[in-house]
Amino acid sequence: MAGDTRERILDVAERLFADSGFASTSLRDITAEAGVNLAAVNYHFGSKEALLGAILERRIRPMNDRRLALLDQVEAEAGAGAAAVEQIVAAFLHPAFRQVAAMGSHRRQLLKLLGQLHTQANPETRKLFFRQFDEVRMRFTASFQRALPDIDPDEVARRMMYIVGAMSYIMMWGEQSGHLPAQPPERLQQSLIDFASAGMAAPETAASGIPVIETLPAGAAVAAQGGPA
Amino acid sequence: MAGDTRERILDVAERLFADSGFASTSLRDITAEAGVNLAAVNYHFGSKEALLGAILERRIRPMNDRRLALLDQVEAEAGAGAAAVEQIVAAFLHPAFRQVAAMGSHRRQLLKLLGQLHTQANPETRKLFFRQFDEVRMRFTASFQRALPDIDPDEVARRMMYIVGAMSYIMMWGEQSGHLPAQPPERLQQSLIDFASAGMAAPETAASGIPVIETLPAGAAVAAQGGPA
DNA sequence: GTATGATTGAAACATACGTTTGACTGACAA
DNA sequence: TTGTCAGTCAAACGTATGTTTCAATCATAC
Repeated sequence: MAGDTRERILDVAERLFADSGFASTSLRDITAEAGVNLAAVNYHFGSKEALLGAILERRIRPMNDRRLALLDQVEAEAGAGAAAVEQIVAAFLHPAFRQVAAMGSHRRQLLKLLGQLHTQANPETRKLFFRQFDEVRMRFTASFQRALPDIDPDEVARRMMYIVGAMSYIMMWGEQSGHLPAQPPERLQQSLIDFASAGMAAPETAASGIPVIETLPAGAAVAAQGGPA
Repeated sequence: MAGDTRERILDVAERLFADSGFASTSLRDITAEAGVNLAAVNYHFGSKEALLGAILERRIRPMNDRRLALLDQVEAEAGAGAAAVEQIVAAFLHPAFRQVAAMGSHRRQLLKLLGQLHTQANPETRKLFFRQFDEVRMRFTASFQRALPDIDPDEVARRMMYIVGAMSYIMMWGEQSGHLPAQPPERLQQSLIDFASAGMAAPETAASGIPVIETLPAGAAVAAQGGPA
């Protein structure tokens, strides 16, 4: 089993990191479950942190490359005009759903790992992958901007983040929440495309357009709180 | 300094847990920065895990209580009819923005902590707080359902999750992303209300309504990937 | 068959961790 | 003054961690 050890470590570590967190998963957990020697991790990857980097690299780069390729395709089909918002959204979301679907029973792991990047990985590992995502973000933001020339560029960038957040959340916790029936990926994807497209194309409200409830009457607020503020 | 030690631990631990993760933050980090003795944590809270529980309790319960109170108010104002989608969304989002704003420079901490709940806290701590959020989720889902009787109930529940995801993501990473200008909280809140309301009220697309790009031509896909799939 | 380089194995290393202990302090009541 | 008790403190406990070491093993080329 030549390259076998390396891949077994990657597979097991991906699952354990996602389920229990990077810091909470020990190399002994990983190597025991993978049936390899403890020293194999440092031999093949150099360090625990580098192992995390290898896991992310293996999953994220193909997904982001696919996103860019799909966006190219959508824009090419649109020709001189702007692509439809739904198509741009779909180009962004589809590779993620495809990735998740391809991981079978390990579905949520990739995005759970991504979520942990922010708090667990050290700055170098973090920057490596955010720089990779930056290209995706910029290309898609520009494409949305062409489709929605009336919306403020910063607002478009913000809405892009909302979409990322909605996608991450549903992929991470949608299944195990218990109060939502399991959906075939295609259905969930269409649902998110509907939501994200409508949100992205929503008319901008001026700063004080819709009245936002600012505070409750003091009495009601205190009574409702039931604890120290 | 009687109750002072306890609160200093809570404040410092909240920040360090949020910044570095629960597992990666040691009690020695916390007590050193708080200027208290190492044993004080176990004396006042019992364990590290219980300290996390105390931190979450202090922040989340008031926020959720406020959400429910605001929803009561919105529904009361709507009388017999359904409340406006924007108002329900605002009732959900405002307490979170208020909480974040109230935390001053520590803004993102609360939600970073919440994100970690899923992977870091042990099952008991986790369940404790998800049960607390369940009441909020159910009440808001029901209210949205009344305002949008044509949308499938499961779809409403899903869209509720999208909103939670978008909110969490922008609050966690919106500021430090670097490519978005800092916004006053009111502006950001209005932006998210616009997005979330439009998404929640979006017309449902039948399973195969909008053509979703399924796969690239094989050659293009492989070429674009640049690595092992 | 034997030398070579890559890989695996068991054990040990130093360190960091959460928790516990037991002495000590200071305020307050009897 | 003495007793009490919540709170603080320095030190230690046992354990788990990531990493390193070095001998053993394996496949392969000569």
